[in-house]
Amino acid sequence: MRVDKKIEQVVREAVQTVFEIEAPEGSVVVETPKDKNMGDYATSVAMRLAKVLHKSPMDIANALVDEIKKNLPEAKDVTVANPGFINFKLADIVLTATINQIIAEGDNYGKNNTGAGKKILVEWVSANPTGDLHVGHARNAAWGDAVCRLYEASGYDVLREFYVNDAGNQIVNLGESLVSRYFEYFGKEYPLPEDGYHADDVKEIAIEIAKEDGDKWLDADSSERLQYFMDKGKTKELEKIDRDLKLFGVRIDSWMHETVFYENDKERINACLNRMDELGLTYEKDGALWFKSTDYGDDKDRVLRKSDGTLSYLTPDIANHVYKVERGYPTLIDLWGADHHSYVTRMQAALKALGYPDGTLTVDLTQMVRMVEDGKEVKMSKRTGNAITIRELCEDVGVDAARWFVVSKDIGTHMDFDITLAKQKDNNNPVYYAQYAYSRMYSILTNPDIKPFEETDDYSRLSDPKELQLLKMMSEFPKLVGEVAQIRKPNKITEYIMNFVKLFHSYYNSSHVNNPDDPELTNQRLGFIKAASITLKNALNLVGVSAPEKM
RNA sequence: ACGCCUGUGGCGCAACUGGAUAGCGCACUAGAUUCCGAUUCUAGCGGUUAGGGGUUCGAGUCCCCUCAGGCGUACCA
Repeated sequence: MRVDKKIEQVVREAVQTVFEIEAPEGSVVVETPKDKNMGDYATSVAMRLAKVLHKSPMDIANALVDEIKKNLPEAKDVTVANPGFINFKLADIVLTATINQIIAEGDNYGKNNTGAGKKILVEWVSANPTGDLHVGHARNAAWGDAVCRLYEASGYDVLREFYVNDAGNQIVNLGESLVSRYFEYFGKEYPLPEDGYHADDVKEIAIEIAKEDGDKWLDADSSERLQYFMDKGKTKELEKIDRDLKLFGVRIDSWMHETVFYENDKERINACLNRMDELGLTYEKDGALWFKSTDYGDDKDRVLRKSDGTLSYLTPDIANHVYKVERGYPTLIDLWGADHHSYVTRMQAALKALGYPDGTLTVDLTQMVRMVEDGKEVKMSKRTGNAITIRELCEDVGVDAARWFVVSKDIGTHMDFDITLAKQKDNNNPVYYAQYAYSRMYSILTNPDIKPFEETDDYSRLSDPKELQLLKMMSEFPKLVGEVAQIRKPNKITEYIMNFVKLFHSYYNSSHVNNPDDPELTNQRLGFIKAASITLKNALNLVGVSAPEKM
């Protein structure tokens, strides 16, 4: 059993025994103090019970401490501190015991059951299939993927979904743009639409079509031609998105096409509209159908069906979200660009209006990324003159650095991506610093001059304060993963890694693992290094960064 | 004009989601070390958490007002 859980249980029982009350929900909080001198763990339960028990926190803490001590052999020391904290200092053996546990669990170390099998659907990236993914998408993609990894490691049943907006005007524009470029290829003129796509990748697709099909579309029926170019363009753009996400290490399980909701005579959409109509949520005005979203917190009502009879973007997306729940996912997470933030309220209003409980849909917004090189903002790719793509970013700074950088800063804040730093191959670059720690561990474990690690149950020789501190961090890793999953903040993982490797590098320089005169200590330290390397590798994996054996 | 997000030492970020003396890296100053893989360690400097008020045992964190920056306010998607 995890030590923090054990402490929580013992404290809860002590409250029961000493005060003969059930500790209220949320009152027994076990945390790790900021100041290491306070102890390894602490609980603020005495302060939280002060009101209920009509006693001072110090009195409560003092009354509990003996009972806790009696039932907690894992603690070397249990003390009370102002204004009523109960602090726990763990016995070294508790820490060293985690070594074999980590080695036994291997790649699974860090997994926990916080999610308890709860089904959760994460929709992210969801870029329009009209062009290449750029750096803004990279932030969204890496963050969402890391969130999914955290959920998966914490026992949630996750579906990773990409919503493909393939039914709107932008696809018509894509088709028209392709037709225009196709004509251009054969030396003929066809107007590029005003909102058309000018980027080179669209041109390349047009050339591909020209090479595959020849000039047969020049004289074809225009609506048939447009449909063909729309389909072809969409497919090829999606193939590129898929390819780039794979390059970036991002896995998508489910590609949900907007057009699906238009199938079978808009069966799903109409079902939604009927439900909304029956609930009295809609009205007709100026020839359009409106959703009374103002009744649910929106600042204006929203159009569902435009006066020309076509649907607004919102309508199939409501059906999309309803369909997610109907597929058995009661909890939905969306990760959108900050430019969509006004859309959050209306989507939540729609779900609320349809009777889904609050909290069904959580939307996180990803703020903007500015690319900075040599202290100056880089707006455009030097090679293409267009927005910098994920692919270029990966080629330029590498997948690991790209992912690390975008995940290490909270998604809700504006970020500057320091290209210069990301490219550096020295300790100023946090990715390099972290990966280098893993390489060092690997190099120790495979050093031919050191006798390979032999399994043991005895780690009593490990007493270096840095070793014990590292062990404590290692033992807390599964708890951290579970907590971070719930708040969806993978930047906490990169932070953990940084603190961990900083301590490791320091340890490496102060304490030699290899002591030829002391094979017992050497072997115990090898076990420790092995467990440390497993923890570090698993932590890096959670944010999609590799753990290289050699650099 | 309104709405949402952000504001923490010179710079980049934390603060366990309301807990203890607001931490860490870079930079800067002084000293030590140079040994498994590119050094690392110790100490110091630096803060009225944008400003003001409130809530309570306790606020960087929650509420209100002001200021600054970003984004948004379509019968576009």
